[in-house]
Amino acid sequence: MIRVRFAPSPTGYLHIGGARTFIFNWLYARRNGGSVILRIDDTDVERNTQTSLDSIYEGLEWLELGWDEFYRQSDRLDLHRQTAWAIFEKDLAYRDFTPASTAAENPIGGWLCNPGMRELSREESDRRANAGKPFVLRFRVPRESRAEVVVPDLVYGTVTKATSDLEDFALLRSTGMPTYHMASCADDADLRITHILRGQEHLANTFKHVLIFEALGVDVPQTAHLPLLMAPDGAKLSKRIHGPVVSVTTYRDAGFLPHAFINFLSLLGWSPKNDREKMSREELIEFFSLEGINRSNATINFTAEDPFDPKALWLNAEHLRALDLDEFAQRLMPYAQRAGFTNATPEKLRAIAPLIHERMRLLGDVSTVADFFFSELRPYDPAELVPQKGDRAMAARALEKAKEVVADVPAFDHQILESALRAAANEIKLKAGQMFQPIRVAVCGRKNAPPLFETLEVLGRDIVLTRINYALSIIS
RNA sequence: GGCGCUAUCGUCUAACGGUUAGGACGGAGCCCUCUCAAGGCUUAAAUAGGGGUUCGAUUCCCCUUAGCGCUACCA
Repeated sequence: MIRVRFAPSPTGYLHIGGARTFIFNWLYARRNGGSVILRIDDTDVERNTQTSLDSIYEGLEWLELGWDEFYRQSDRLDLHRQTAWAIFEKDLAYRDFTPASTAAENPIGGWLCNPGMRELSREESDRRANAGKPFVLRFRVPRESRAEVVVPDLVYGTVTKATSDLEDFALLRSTGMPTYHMASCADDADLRITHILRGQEHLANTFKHVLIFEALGVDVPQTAHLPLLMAPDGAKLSKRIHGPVVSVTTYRDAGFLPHAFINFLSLLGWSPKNDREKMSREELIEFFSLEGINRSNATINFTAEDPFDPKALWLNAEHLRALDLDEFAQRLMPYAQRAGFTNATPEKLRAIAPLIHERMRLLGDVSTVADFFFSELRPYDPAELVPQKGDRAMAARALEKAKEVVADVPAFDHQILESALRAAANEIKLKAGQMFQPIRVAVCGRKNAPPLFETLEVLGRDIVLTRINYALSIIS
């Protein structure tokens, strides 16, 4: 039985790198009939925040993927401590009484342990501990008995590190709190995690983890390290320096579909190797395999002005278009409300849906693509009304004629409107484009808009007439 | 500094020693067309550098360079 875990620490909002790690874990578990465990790694009490925890839930819930089990490390501190002391009892760890400040002053290069502490006799160690001297518990890296530690990584292959390059890392802090390494391994062992998929920044830590698992006498989980997500400036993606553009909620708020976002992220550092780009969640599960994960970091293309990778936008547009009109209209509602379209009803959105669903990359685009369906037109330059190779007089002529047609047409239907308006253009010797552009601008307030006749139909005769009259008033 | 990892178009990637180095996004152009989209077609654009191994290297090995990561009583 495969068991994977996603273990974020609540020290900042959920960013896209974390989301991708979660997605890969989820995909791997679903592909292989395993379980997904969400574990909050909150052993760093100094840096944990509730808002960060909320942000993680918020982001993960939006993805609509779910998980099977949930744990918090702060509920499991006793287990971590017991596990650490079990290692101590096996003499595979020792107390280091060196004050924290001096440890930090170690000269660069080759620090392995604090002199004297590793060799302290058990009696002396116990005596000092009983006397209340603070200490950290350090792992005793077996440099004498073995030359190297090897990690058989499922992505990076066999990686080895000489024990002489591994320092005696801490298991327990002087406060008694477990370190990340201790808590993580104790939990992975206790929760019977079989596969660890995580960011490549942990590859170097894995040597320490192998040592801990071996000291515990448990099977070492298989690891698969993921290439990192980088910012265009070459730096590792960071909430700190890149800001909200890397937050999952930024994507949600802009109007990404969760499965489009998942699709985009899944393509960063992984390939189905069959040239597929747009994939549904089910297809992703079907195609996902560790062999498709590559080893080099992936850069996300974003800028301060343009926070989204063009490919992400394209994928979102693809998924948007793949939605049936009913669902598309439903998904639009929250964004229409946020755009301030107070008169947006489900019915009206459903009527507009076919006119805009090929014209949007983000659900949030509804605010700019469909504004004229809901709001009064903002003042526009009368020059916009003038058609190609025409003048104001021509625009006025087109609008006068259109006004007649719109007022007289027997039914306000796009087909009827189209034939009537085309006939009218013919009648006053205008090309179709010259006839339609003034109308479009009069009705939409701009040159670029959805198909004219369907738009007129949705808007209705009264609004269309009002807007044509307004256009006539500013053109003459 | 030490150790580890990585290196194909601008970006994401494919090519398990033999391809005119493929696809996608984005760019450019054309077509379609009531505008904008969507769609169709065309096009520019890459194997970091140097050595090997081999009949033959994007692919295997070494060096250089570059980037990233780890080097905490953070995770």
